[in-house]
Amino acid sequence: MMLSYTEENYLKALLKLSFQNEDKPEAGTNEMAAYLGVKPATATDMLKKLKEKNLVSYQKYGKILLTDIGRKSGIAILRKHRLWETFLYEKLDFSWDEVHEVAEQLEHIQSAKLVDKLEEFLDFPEFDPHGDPIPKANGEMPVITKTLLSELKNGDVCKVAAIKDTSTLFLQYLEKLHITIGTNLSVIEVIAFDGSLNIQIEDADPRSVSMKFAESLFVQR
Amino acid sequence: MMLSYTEENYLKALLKLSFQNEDKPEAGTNEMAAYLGVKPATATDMLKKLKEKNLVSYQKYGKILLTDIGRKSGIAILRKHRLWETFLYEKLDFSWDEVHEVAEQLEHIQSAKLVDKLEEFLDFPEFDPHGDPIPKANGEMPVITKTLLSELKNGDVCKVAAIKDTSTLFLQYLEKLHITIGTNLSVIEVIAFDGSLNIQIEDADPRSVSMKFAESLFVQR
DNA sequence: AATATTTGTTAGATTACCCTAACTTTATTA
DNA sequence: TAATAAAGTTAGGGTAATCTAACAAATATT
Repeated sequence: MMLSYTEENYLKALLKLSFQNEDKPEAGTNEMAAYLGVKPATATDMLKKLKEKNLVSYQKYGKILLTDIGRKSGIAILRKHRLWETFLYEKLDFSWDEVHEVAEQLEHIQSAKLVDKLEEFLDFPEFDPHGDPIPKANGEMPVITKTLLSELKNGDVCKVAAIKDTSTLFLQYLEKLHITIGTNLSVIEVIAFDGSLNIQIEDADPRSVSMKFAESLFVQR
Repeated sequence: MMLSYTEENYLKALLKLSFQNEDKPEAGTNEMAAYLGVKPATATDMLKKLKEKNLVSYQKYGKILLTDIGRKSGIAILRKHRLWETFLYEKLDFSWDEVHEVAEQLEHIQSAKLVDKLEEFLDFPEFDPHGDPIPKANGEMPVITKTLLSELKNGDVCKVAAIKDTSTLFLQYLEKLHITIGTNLSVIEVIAFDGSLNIQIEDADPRSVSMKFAESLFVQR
C-alpha cells in the first residue's frame, strides 16, 4: 500500500508510543498529537483516514490501536530509520546526536531494494547507534533485557545497552563522559539521600552521576 | 532559503533544460510542464511563486530564466542527485538503470553535512555513473569535451564519456553490450546509407549499432 | 451524584499543489 | 496580412494536511 509521508509519521508515532506504554499498546489522540507536534483536531482527522485504510482500529472517543498491517508498516519505517542512523554514524562520521534528524527524512525513501542493500552494506547490524534494535526485513526485532542504571546496587557491573532519553543535551553529555553503547560501567556506591551514583566508566576515575542520569540509561548485566 | 520538494523539482528541471538548450538557457512553460509531467497551467502557477521568491526571472508570455540564486539552488540539488547515484552504484551495487529513480527521492534530503560527508565517503568523485559531472560544494562543475559517437569517422578511437539518453531501455541495452563509462570503442566503419556504425567494443568482435544508438552516447577522443 | 476537568470531535478556514476549461497572446503559414 | 496554430494564462475547483474555535464525551474530584 502506498502511504504518504505524513501517514508514515503517524504510524511510526503510534508504534513508538506503544513501546513507551509498556503493557498496553494503545494511545490517545492528545498523546499522539503532542508526539507529532500537531493539534489534536488534526490527529483526529488523520485517524479517520488511517482507519479507512485499515491501519488503525478505534472507535470514536476510544483508544487507538494499530492493526496488523499498520504495525507492520510502522516497523518497516522504524527499520529504515535505524538502518540510516547506523549508516550515518558508522560510515559518515555523524555524531550520536546528529543522526536522528537526518534519519527522520531518510526513513521515508521508498525502495525495498535500497533498505535491503543498505542493511547488507552495514553488515546486518542488530542495534542502532543508540542501542535500539533494528527490525529485520521480516519484521522481527532482536530483544534484549534492558535494566535502568538506576536499578543497580552497590558493586554491580554492567554494559551500556541503550539510551532511554535521546535528547540532544543528554547525548552530548554522554559524549563528554566517553560513554557509548557497550561501555563498561561499575556502580561503586548508590547514595540513598538523592539517588545519585558513584560509578566508574571503563578505567577512568570514579565520578558521580545524578539519579536523573541513571534513569535515562539502559544497561545490560 | 527553505524550498519545498516541489519547488526544488522545478528548479532542477529548469537547470536540466538549460543544459539541453545549449546556447540559450531559457525554457518555455509547456516545455517545463512536459518535463515535469504536469499541465502547463500548473507550471504557470509555480512560476509565479518562484518569481516571487526571486528564483526565476520572466515576464508574462516571455521566456523563463533562472536567477543566480535559482541556478545555485538547482545546482545544489543536481549535486545531491549525482552523489547519491554514485553511492547507490558504487556502494550498494545498484545497476545503471536503477539509480535514477531512488536518487530522485534522495536528492531532496536537507542536510548540508550529509552531502559533504557523502562526497568525502565516495572519495570526491568527479562524475556520476552516467558520466555526468558532479558539481562541487561551491557550485563548480568539471567540464569535459564530449562528442557524440555519431560524429566520429572511420578509424576513430574513443572512450565512452557519458550517456545522453538515460532511458531505462537504453541503459539496459548498454549493459547487455558491456558498455560502461570508460569503455574503449573504435569505429571500424560508418555506413552512409543509414548512419549505422560498425564498432569494436574493447576486445570483443565487431558489431553494428544504429545511428540512433550513436546519437545517444557521448565519447571522449 | 453533581460538577469540574480533561480528552476528543466537528465545523469551517487556509495553504500548497494539481487539475480542466476557457481565454489571450505570440508565432506560423497560406 | 489575415487566418490558423501553438504557447501561455486565468478562473474556478479538488485534495491533503494543517489550523482555530466551539462543542461533546469521558474521567476525576469534591
